Amino acid sequence: MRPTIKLVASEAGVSTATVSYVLSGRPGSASGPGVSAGTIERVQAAAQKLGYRPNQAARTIRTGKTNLMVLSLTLLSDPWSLSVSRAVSAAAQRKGITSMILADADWRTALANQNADVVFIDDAGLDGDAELLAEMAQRQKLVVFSETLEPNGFDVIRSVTGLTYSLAVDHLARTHRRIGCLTYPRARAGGRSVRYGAYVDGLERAGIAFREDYVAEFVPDPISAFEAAMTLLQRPDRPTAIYAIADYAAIAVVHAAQRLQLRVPEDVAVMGVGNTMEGELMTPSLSTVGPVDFFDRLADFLLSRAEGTAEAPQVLEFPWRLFVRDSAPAAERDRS
Amino acid sequence: MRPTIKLVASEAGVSTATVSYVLSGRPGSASGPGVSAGTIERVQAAAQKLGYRPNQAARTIRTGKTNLMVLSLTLLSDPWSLSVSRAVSAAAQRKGITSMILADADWRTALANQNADVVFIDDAGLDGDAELLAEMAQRQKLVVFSETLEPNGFDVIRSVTGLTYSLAVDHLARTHRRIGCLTYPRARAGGRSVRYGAYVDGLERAGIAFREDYVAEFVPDPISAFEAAMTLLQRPDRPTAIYAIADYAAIAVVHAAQRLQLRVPEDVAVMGVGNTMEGELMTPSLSTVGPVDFFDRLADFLLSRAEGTAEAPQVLEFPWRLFVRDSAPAAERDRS
DNA sequence: ATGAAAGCGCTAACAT
DNA sequence: ATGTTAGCGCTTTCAT
Repeated sequence: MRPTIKLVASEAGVSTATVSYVLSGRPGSASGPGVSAGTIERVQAAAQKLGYRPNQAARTIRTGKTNLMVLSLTLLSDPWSLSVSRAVSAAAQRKGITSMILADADWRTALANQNADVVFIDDAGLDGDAELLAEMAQRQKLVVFSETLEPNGFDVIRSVTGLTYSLAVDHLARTHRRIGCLTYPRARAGGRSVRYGAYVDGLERAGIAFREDYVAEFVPDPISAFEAAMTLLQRPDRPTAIYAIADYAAIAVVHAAQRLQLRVPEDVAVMGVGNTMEGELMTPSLSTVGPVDFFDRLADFLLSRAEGTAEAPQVLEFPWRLFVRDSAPAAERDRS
Repeated sequence: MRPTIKLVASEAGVSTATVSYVLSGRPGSASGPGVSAGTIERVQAAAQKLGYRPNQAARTIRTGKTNLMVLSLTLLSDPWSLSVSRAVSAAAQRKGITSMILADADWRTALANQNADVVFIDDAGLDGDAELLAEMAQRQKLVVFSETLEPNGFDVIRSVTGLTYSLAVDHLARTHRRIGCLTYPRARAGGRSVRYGAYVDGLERAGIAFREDYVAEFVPDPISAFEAAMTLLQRPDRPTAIYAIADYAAIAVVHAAQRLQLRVPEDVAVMGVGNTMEGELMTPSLSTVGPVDFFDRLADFLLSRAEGTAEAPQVLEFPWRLFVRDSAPAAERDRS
């Protein structure tokens, strides 16, 4: 049997209340002198001796706090997910909160039974999700990454809508006419995605005719992205530039180009979306569009929700900008 | 306020006990006829109407069951981790158990406060871990992946010791003399790792002199592995074959070779360790050594621990074998 | 077949 | 400064 607060109390010769105060670091009374130093020491010694560990479930039932933060990340192999996880778990640990990843495409089922102080969901696009999320938000703080949903008891995180994604395609269109696109299947419920839309709009703005055969689709998976890139690059009149709707897919494009002995950016320029660290570190470094400081700000926001009192749900928008790096450098005329 | 069992009971006009029986699917009495169909229906209707969700913390405090399985995975970007996660979370969901990933290098701190029915730890090599794990095992089932630890209240999973890793180096030594190695830093607490040891032993068996400059070290990270591979492959007398101590590192070697316009396996043969799906799917497909059916068997074992009664801790050994694929094909003389 | 009630470990309001 | 105690939501034993 695991030692309880009661056992610690009798070992230290004090009451359970005192033990609770000492072990949770709260003052014994609101305005008094608190627990005396000697008592604190005795309690800690007793707890140490018995190997006492607080029962988190019992705490939760009393306080309503779980000290748990859940990140529902659908595509774990995406560097974006890793960056989220890294930033959040580091920040959470500093506050004594544990963060765990739910890596299940079916978070709808899994989250029905688990409770956390705050849960972050990175992929809530499907029909009916809005309703489900609103219900979930009544039980726990909920932060959703979505380009389409509006706050409804839960917060929404998104990039600034408008021309931000288009920066990538605009950048390529300065020096290229044959621009391909790697995207998720376009026939999705909920209409055309913003990221794919940026491609179509960007071509139009640049006066470039849309070519169906320059669009390759992939399922959310690096290997699938790689294969799509191979298809695109093996065309006789292959594109001289490729826009991929996520950094990890753009990275796959670079790998595919290298496999085919194509030089990046000389033979094919590549742009991603997301501004992940992996893209920044690779060679050639990946040109991309993305938010500034996204991951750290996300982490801070999640923590403020985990700790904070009830606040009105909000939309947290991230300004994006263009990161010009080696995989798609600036045009000569831009540099001068 | 979230609806409780009490509210459901009064809504349905029954006692809380009855609601509990219905909602948890247990029979009302050990040998009686159980709850009547009509009552079941009324209770379910009431629960549905109120949007009742069981409070997991309250359940846990009574039953000691969390319905939670925690996977502590240190290197999330390793395909091995993804495979573990995929297999386990699918299997767990079938049993109504949630599995979550703890992606924190410091699991020692994080797990002190969280409780789960079973926790899997993929990286318990450091000094003092043995003691810590033994203590943790008193609170919850613990399954540890380790090549060196022995069961002590917790289960240990490992590959069959002996010549299994060596198969990789032996395979390369059939056709190569200049064999390089990509390994984690060798000067680790706890002595030489088995995987690196396989390299040294393999060379010796093949009568090949060890060359310090053919060993490149990397920290557990794909990018670091990539850089280490670049170093090795840019040597004037570069190795003609490389053994990497993990599949993801071997994959990085292949990428590095392609970057340097080297053909795999003609210019450099590559072998990994782990037999992950990513290695199997890539082009050229990765030759590797690894366990058969590892991930599914691991998932089953974890679940049996999560549900099962107390059983003596054991060592679960996995037989490994050689998977000869394209990145290091069989020698001509072997094929005949 | 159903209900009453004890109690899991802990916190927090209140009493001393 | 410390102790007493109610009660969080649920399961489970024991009555009826």
